[in-house]
Amino acid sequence: MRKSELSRIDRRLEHLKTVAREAGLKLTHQRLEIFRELAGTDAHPDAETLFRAVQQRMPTVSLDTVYRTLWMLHDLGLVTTLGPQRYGVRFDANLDRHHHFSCVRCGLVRDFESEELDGLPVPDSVKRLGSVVDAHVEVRGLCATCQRDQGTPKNLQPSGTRGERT
Amino acid sequence: MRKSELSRIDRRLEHLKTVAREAGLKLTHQRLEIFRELAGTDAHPDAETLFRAVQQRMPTVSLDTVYRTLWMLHDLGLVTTLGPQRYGVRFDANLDRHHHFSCVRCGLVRDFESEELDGLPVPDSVKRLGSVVDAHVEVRGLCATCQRDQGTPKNLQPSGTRGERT
DNA sequence: CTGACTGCAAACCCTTTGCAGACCG
DNA sequence: CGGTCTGCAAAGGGTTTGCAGTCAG
Repeated sequence: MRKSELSRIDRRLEHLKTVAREAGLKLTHQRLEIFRELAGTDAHPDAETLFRAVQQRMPTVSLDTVYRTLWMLHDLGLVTTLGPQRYGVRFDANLDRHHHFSCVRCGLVRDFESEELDGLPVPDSVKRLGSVVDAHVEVRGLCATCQRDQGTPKNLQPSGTRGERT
Repeated sequence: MRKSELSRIDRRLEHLKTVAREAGLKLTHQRLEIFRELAGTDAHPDAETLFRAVQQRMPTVSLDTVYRTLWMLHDLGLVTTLGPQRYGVRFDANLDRHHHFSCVRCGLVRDFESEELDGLPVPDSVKRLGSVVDAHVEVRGLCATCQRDQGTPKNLQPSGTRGERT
């Protein structure tokens, strides 16, 4: 791991400590280790992968704690998820070039077209990772319905609220 | 549903028939209904949502058939999935602006940065859907490792191959 | 010290699979 | 008609939850 990586992790850890303190949450060893592990990779692990990594240094952690910590970090805004989260794979029969809007609160997804966004320039650094099949834009935001519902406290919504169906 | 929608669905159905015939697959009522339903929406339903919709017109379908049909369509290249598929939610502690490369075969995901791709112009049509939190590029492709492994027939890989961990 | 947090184990839910009967081509 | 496909039911695997003991603040 390079030096710049290290400082990046430290910076994120500081951020965690600040935010956690403000929210009155305890910084247990488990939480710190889980966050340190996640902050140190760009492989976007799932819960189980992260669990196995943390387990190396902390053989007593449990998978449940990893789940709980991840969603806690998510509620604090320190962590995001990839794709329209939760509730399995979602399918798309639209083979035309298009882009996606998805609501971070309820999981709604809608297509949109934009000539301006077609044919995005893919950097050479990416081409070194592999061959490119397609490139599209993912816009995340709050859909109109969820904007209206924002009376609900934004942290610690009932957990069922994470990722409804469309 | 508008007229243009209808013809779009018909066009996709024709495509399905052609491809299925070439592959020697049978076009059962269930498969046609499932595909028709999926081709007629841009809500990107998951399997269960699709199941409930098809069930209205065809009360005897089973959820298993929906799953099997979706993956079949996927193998035929008639359907794509959203996000780095399968195996639950994946997490990201990188709050800096960045973009994603993800391998359609093994599910590997890597971050990349690109000033050129930051600050993408979000069309007004999207702003009407809701408020925008962020916009980034998703590049899909084959990672270097999977490119090497392409000796394996690309259709009907062992189903475990759909979406490994990183 | 005390309430928040963890580990354990059981519950839950979504997804896949084996099998016998149904149906497309 | 034959092989594929479907529906059923059960298994499988990931995620969540209730509870009693533990630990950070």
